Amino acid sequence: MPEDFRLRKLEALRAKGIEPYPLRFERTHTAQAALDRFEELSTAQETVRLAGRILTIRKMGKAAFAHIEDASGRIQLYLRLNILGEDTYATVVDLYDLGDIIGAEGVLFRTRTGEETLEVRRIEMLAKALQNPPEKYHGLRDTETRLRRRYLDMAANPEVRQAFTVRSRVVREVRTYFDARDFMEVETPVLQPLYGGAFARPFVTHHNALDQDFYLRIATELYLKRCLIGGFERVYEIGRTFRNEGMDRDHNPEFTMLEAYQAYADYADMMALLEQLYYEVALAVHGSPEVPYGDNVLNFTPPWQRIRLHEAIESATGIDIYAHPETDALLTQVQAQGIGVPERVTWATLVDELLAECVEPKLVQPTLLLDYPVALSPLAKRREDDPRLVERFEAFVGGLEIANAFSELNDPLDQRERFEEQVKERAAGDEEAQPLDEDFLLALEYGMPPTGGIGIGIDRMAMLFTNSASIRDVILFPPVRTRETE
RNA sequence: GACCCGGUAGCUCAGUUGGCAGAGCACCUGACUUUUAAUCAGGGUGUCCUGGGUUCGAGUCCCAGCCGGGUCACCA
Repeated sequence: MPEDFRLRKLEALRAKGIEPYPLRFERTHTAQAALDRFEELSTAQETVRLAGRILTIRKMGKAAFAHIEDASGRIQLYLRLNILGEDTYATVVDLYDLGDIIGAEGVLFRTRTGEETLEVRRIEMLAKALQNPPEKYHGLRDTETRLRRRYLDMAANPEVRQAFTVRSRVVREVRTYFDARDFMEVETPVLQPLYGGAFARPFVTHHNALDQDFYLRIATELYLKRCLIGGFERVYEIGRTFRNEGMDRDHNPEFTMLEAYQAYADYADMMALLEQLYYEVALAVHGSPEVPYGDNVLNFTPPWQRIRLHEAIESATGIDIYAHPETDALLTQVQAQGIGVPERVTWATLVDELLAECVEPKLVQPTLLLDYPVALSPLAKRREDDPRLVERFEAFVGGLEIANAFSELNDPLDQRERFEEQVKERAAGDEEAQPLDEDFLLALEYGMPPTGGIGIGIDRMAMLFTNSASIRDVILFPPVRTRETE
């Protein structure tokens, strides 16, 4: 419900013949531009037109001060009865409120206390606010309101706007980086007849005209690979991806992922690509490869630490996973260490458990974990020296998984076998196993060049460069449960 | 999904042993022509998250639920 006193003032404005929501107002400067050019503008007594939201107002009888804010910053206004005239001055003092959007014209001067200020000659209402803004000193703290009315969170908390500004610059730098390396940005379907490219449960929707269910993509992988089969050699996509899973500090059901594929490259090339990307983005948005994150300072200077997966597990737990190739033997080892056992026990899930429980939390500085078991990686190519392993790495920093890359499997017959393994896993109760994609296998049979591919989490990248503890801090409008009152 | 914490005025928050619902900001009235969270004098604001229960009496205690956050689990 609108505030009564604001509705009364709205009507009072109209009664005076003032339109509270006029069509336009032309400003000459932003607040920051006016401050930057203060000396020249004030000396020349040049007329300056500014606009913004009223943040504070201090009324002192026949004069008043206010601060307004626009996207560039804040500036003070000085309002005097004998300059504005009785009627206009009374309108401002009586009918303008905190939160209203106004336009003001005047000249710049410096107050007795030294603050650059606009002495207002003309002023007009541009948009009357009917709701009170958050408290001017404490801002908006309530986490629920901050999420449900994120616009208020942005309006009241400048650091929130700052985080999204940084995120935007991160994304721009990422594009610049890939464009400079002759990668072509493409757009592949969000609605897919079959999902794949990751382990996750999908969202399902329905297309009425085709009378067919579609999945919201959980990855862009299989379509980007089709682009390579079609003859493009370097493609990337920055796109929203959807996974029907829980939400926590580093997971949101819809998130932004970059996937890039490069023909005639392998996972070692992807390592260099990732390291250099982070290094250049850090320099561009932060001015340094050293980036504070939580209690740590992360250093993105290449090369990053590289550890083979089984060595990382062995050094963390003493367990040599390849000395225990049987599930039961490995399970015994895991239980002997007092480590939690996953719901579905297979050799692969045990390895993943060791990784998640004992290795990943310790990875603060950027680290690449190399050479995963084939069972965990149905789309990656086997190593020549050990067919139990694939050429795959995942990158970790600050406790976050930030990238996943491999030498892409391009053997159509091996790929079919891997899919068939997945089908067995699914039948055994793994809801996240990937479905067999005949259309993709057909495409592979036409020949895909040897390829390196990588997926990079953009939201987590934004978290790192904004020193955000939660992914929600870098997603503008995270989902919240709908309430009737909202 | 489990556990913990929280939900009181538009906002930020108090509320004692169960005894009239509170403060600051915002708002209203008045004073004030260089203020800075302006100041000074005066004024009231409400589905105490919802629904039950105990009680002479519930913001407070009990039960159930809703919403949010955190931790854990899940996310091979």
